[in-house]
Amino acid sequence: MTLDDSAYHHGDLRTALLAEAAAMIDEGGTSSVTMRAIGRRLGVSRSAAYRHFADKSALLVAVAAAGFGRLRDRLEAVGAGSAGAGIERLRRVGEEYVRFALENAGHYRLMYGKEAITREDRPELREAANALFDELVRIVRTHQRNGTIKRQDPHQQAYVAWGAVHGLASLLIEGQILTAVDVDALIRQTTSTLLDGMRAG
Amino acid sequence: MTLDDSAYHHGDLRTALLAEAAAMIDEGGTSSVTMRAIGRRLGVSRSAAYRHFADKSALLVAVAAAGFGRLRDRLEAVGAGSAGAGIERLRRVGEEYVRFALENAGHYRLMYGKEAITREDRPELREAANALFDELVRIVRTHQRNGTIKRQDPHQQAYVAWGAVHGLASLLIEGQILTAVDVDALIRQTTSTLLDGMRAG
DNA sequence: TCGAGCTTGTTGACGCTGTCAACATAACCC
DNA sequence: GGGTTATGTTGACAGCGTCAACAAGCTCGA
Repeated sequence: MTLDDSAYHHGDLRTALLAEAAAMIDEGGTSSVTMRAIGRRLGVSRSAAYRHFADKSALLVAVAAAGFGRLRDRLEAVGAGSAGAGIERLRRVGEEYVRFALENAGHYRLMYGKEAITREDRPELREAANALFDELVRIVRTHQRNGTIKRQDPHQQAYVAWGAVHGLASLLIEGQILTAVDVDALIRQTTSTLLDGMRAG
Repeated sequence: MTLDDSAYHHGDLRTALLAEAAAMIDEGGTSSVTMRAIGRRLGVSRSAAYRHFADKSALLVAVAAAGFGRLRDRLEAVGAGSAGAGIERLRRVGEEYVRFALENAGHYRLMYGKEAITREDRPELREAANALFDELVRIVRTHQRNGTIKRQDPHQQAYVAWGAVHGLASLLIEGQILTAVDVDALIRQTTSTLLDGMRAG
């Protein structure tokens, strides 16, 4: 048999490592991911991963970058398309952002936390985050054009909006918001306040 | 000599541990704090800290809780006082929040990151965070009364505002915002958008 | 005064971690 | 088919958090 997509010693260990690491992050947080545990779960030795990633940080960076990609895709699905743009669509983008974070809490934490990841510049992660931001800017521009929001520097406006939804998501994930609070209502009020502010003169 | 404030074997090792851990966090981030390194720097053995803190997480929790306390004090200093309340004062509270985060990046990360801290409930940390939130609610209430912002559920309004400044601070600290961006202008636009949204009907 | 008892700090040890060098094996290509 | 490269394994090392056993310092009652 000639090297199909599940060939070689293990059969695309690189992909398996990424998937397993992602699964472990969602199960027990980033701190539960160890090179040895991931090897155990995949039935390979503790250092097999080093043939595919320079170190543990590189593996986590790849997982985080994939997370940025998935988030970008989801926001694009909601926010793209020229027709039907308007305040409600913009709101749905914000809500989708927060929802993604809540559904993928461990992942989201990893994406934004420099703690588990070496501080050296990891271009792969930087690019994935930039691609997400570019999408936000694109959405902002679209809604500036059709008069939904004020015309300001689109980058600044995108940063403000990003900060608002990221902050809410972060507070929710880290358990800073009392459990008695109605989360859906809070998300809604956040997007309302933000959008009101982006429309007002 | 009878036990003055620098007596006993080492002389208030507990306080020294807190100070040293805080210093190390600001120098090299939370990951640079190890029980052994902290002992080395203080000239005590690696496990001396265990007489004062149940484990490493408890030590970090104490440092984080102190951080919440300092942040609360700074916001109170800016936002309190019955006289002179108004939109500009409210804006200054928001700016002070972000400034604190930027000046104490390592600390701030620790305060909000569950990663370095065990997931069990640490009441000390919970209470310190609650005290900060209570202060935010108090400030919101004050400015509702004098008509600066809309009258809504003060808790929800405080959460929205908290999320906005926390999100911006977090993006800045984690390096998600391009270095070319004018940070002061971005902070200003965030508070402007937020406050416009909190006034609009 | 002095010694019992509590508080504080030290040392040895354990199992865990990330990582590297040396080795082994499988697949590919000429 | 043999050499080369890609991939996986094993042994080893230093560093980590933490605990049990031990040592020393301080306080306070008799």
